[in-house]
Amino acid sequence: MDAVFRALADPTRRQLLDNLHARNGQTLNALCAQMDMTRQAVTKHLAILEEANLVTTLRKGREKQHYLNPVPINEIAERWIGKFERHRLDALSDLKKRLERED
Amino acid sequence: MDAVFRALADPTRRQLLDNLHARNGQTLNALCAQMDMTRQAVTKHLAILEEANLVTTLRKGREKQHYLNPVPINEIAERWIGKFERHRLDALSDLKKRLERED
DNA sequence: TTAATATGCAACCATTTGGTTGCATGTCAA
DNA sequence: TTGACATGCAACCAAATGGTTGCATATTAA
Repeated sequence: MDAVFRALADPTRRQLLDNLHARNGQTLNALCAQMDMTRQAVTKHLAILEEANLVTTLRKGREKQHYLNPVPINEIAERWIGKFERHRLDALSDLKKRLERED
Repeated sequence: MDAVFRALADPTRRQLLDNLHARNGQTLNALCAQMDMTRQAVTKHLAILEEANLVTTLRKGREKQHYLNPVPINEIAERWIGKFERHRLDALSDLKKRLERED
């Protein structure tokens, strides 16, 4: 899970996920065309996304297709974020009460 | 939003959020007691969490209380993660179809 | 008032990160 | 088969990151 959070931390990598979300299965070169940096830099970002299991690749001849894997993101949403979300209103009202008590 | 993602990327900072989730309003020293690093390091992490608006502080005499603010996490869950989650099954079945077509 | 406590600020350091350039390899098409 | 195209690998570099130590400041309590 750590790898997923770290992968999501970089705006370039989030943009790559956005690009794949817009059109799945894009080749490395296709993704590079939309990024203002060298192909090698994009390759590194994609490797990090792949390591975090956020992107799956499929070698097709001399091309490499990239597919978005939304499962880890979903897991984060459910396992980690959900736990804060659940108590959201409680925490807010608690904070409000504390602040008012202290004026 | 970038600040929130970057803040969440570090495991120490996620642990700090967990600690605050377990007991809200903890002082800096209380949080330090649970972290295996110097107070100054913890201070830096808390500053990053505060900058991302994930933690709100309240000066109380010579102490500083820290409160969890779950709103930004909730926004991420709704605005960014939701968009992938929504198409989760679609994307998976699409990937499956492509893979099968290519055997 | 003075000592202990709680926090703030700044310089410094090692490692990681995000990017580059240069070259190698593998595959398609003429 | 040969040239063009798509990707892989490695060395290198600047900047950001995560941590440290040392000292300063502010508040509480004896």
